[in-house]
Amino acid sequence: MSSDASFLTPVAGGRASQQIVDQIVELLRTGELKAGHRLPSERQLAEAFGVSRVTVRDAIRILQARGLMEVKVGVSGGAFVTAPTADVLGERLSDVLAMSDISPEEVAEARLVMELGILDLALKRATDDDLAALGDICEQAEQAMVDDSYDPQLASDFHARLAAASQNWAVTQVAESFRGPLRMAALREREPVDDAHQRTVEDHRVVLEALTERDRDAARAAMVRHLTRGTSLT
Amino acid sequence: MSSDASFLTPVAGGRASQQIVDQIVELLRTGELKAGHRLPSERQLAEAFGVSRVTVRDAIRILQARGLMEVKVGVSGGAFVTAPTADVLGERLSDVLAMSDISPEEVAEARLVMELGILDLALKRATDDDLAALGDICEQAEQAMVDDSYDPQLASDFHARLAAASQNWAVTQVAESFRGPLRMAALREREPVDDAHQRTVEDHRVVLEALTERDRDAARAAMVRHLTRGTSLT
DNA sequence: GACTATCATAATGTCTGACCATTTGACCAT
DNA sequence: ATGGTCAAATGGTCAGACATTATGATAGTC
Repeated sequence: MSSDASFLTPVAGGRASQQIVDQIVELLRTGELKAGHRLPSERQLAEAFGVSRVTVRDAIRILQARGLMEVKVGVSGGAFVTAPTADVLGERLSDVLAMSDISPEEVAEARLVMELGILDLALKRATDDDLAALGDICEQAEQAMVDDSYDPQLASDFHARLAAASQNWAVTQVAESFRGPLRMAALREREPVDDAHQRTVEDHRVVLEALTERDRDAARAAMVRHLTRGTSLT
Repeated sequence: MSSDASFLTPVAGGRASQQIVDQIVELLRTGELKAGHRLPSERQLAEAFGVSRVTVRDAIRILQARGLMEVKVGVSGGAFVTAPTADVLGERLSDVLAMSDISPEEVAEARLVMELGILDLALKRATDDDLAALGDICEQAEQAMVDDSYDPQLASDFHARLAAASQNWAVTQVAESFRGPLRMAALREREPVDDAHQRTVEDHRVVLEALTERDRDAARAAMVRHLTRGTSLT
């Protein structure tokens, strides 16, 4: 680090809290700690690691920020292992996008890239179950439209289910992580679209039909049309 | 906070440290705090917020984990604002992938999706400068091969420059964030490829040529061939 | 007996004040 | 000039205490 003393102590002493984080992450990676497990109390950990409670708390804070832990207070509380979800990815993505003067159009386009990729995979792999589930969602949405009880969540569900049809969880998680930042970006150009929901429902149905017939060009075209509504995406 | 402050913030927030995080993030979002700025010292912040130093430290720890702050010790040290980069995204992505039994194939495929999307955008938008820069990188790599001084970094550079040619920073950042997790996934199936570098260099050249001629099909085919080397990606 | 209110308990959350470690720059001696 | 020493500012850590919260047991009441 300083000169060339790489022969000894590559440095065993960064921050103590960071070392604790590394140790715990290692336990998570090897599977010795799994989601749902509960860590010992802060005081016990402090004694076990030979540090003070503050140091342990620092470490737990970091793990919490990484989405690897969840802390509950009260008796039978403590630090619980949680499997990191796409949510934290979305939050970090939001940070990067929000602090970087990236335009909403760029974000929308990035999402379009992912959705088209998902569509390609889904065209190859969607099972009958996938198609049936997507059909259910479309039907629910259509029914809700006539009931005037439409919930935008249904639109999210459609895309989430479509991502699942790609049979690739990595892709699904990444796509999922776009939802938060996009919602936020959408809030900034609040277009008072009247029948946006109606068109969304129709678009989804068109995409699904093209997907069912394995018509790649039609499906892609429909998805592009669908996702370029409302934003000035050329 | 404790004595008379029941008229304000009835029970407003959960943790005090989280409220501080929120306040600072708000300053970052509005641009009142920008990269490079330095926060007051922990002691000053503690006094300003009316909390203890430990609480301030908790907050800074969280901001640090989110990639929004960088902490240096010593006089003229402190918490410095940093623009979050794709690096933290990649780290969180690594977490999600590592703790979730996602196969390397899935990650590779997810990356393929991004790269193909980038390619599509680059086909539409790559400028002469972009093509020239990519040409430079290819040439450097080719030269390095005969010198036997090839640096794998050149491969990363190629893809990074290609992403930049998409003229979309959001896409670029996301693609960038895949590099770390992928390198890690690649380590696990260490194939002792002899001429892998040689083929990489050749592949890049083919992609670039197809891109230059705006030959979408050829470019995509070359990219698929290039990225499906070594992994059992059907 | 069933339901409600209260209290004990155990855990995290926070505070206080101190000391340690590291870095920077100024000051001083050679 | 060069090098060493030292003081100041800052984050890192420590120790002990009190505050807050949620759970469960217990006592009291209908």
